[in-house]
Amino acid sequence: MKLSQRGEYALRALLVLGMNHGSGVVRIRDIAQQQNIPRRFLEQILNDLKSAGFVLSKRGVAGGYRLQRGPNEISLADIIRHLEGPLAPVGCVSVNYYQRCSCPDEGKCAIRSVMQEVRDAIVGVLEGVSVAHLCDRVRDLQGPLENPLDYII
Amino acid sequence: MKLSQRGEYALRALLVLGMNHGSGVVRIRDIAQQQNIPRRFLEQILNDLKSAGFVLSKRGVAGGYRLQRGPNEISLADIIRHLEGPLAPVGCVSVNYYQRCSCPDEGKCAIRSVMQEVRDAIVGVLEGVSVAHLCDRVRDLQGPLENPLDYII
DNA sequence: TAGAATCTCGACCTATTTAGTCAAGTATCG
DNA sequence: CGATACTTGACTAAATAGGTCGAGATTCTA
Repeated sequence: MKLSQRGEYALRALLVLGMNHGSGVVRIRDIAQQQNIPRRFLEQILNDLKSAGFVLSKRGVAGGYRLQRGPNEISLADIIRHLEGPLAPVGCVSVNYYQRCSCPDEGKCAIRSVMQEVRDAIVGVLEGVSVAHLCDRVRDLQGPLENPLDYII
Repeated sequence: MKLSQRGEYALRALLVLGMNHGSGVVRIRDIAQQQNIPRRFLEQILNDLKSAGFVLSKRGVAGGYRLQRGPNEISLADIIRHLEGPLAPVGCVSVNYYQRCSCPDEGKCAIRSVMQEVRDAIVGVLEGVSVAHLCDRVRDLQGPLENPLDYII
């Protein structure tokens, strides 16, 4: 699992939305400025997150984005799977994006058995962390601040 | 960490060499045929593994490749790091290929702290498995065979 | 010692992915 | 109405992936 720039931006944006959950929508522009993400690129990313059902948008003057589900219902595994595809290092051990490989017998493939362990290790971490957990970590690391937009993400 | 085709070929080739360790060299052609790897591509890969110090070669009629060090001295982490670069999902948590990211304070970055855990999980598995371990797994999975080249890898 | 077998080295190629940019359109608020 | 924001789809440049190829250098063996 390698996190692309796009993926990192998406996580940061979702984390901002998580920190602001319950207080209306946040504008693309604000996220982009605060997180130093190219605005046009972020538009594209948020749009993608919207069609995937992670966020909702509101158009017009007081428009912006917010999380569609509660922050505790969105795991990093879900997000990254949507953005980057398989979490597994090879397709033949991926549960959600399985792809047969060329070896004659998967059950007897030693490399596969190791990659299986790697996959389980990765998934074990990422399934266990939700956006809400991330928000908790932010507050733990930085202490409670007045304005949610002031948090460094 | 995503394993490319090239990386998978390299692992398979090294595993073949591991299974044949102690009994001279193995020709590129044999590995390529047996593992169904494009020969020219495998040449390139083995050459790379040679300059990285994983294998030795012998030229001429009875030429071929063998492992440079003992199979128990080569960890998958070493191999994959050489082939694919960082094991970590993002540069800012990589020990061997560290790269600063754009966030203002790494110590307070929640995403980074999760990615750190992911990295540790991946490295934990891959540091613990050597080529010798892989060979053991092959034998465990397939039972002992006469000819090392008959093992399915 | 010629010739066949084998590795060696670097250049080359094509398709896909990554990281963006941009213009024109649509909805919403005051 | 008009300003503000999201929406949609097309477009682009650079890097990476997955190979291929030709010509050269070694080594064995007859």
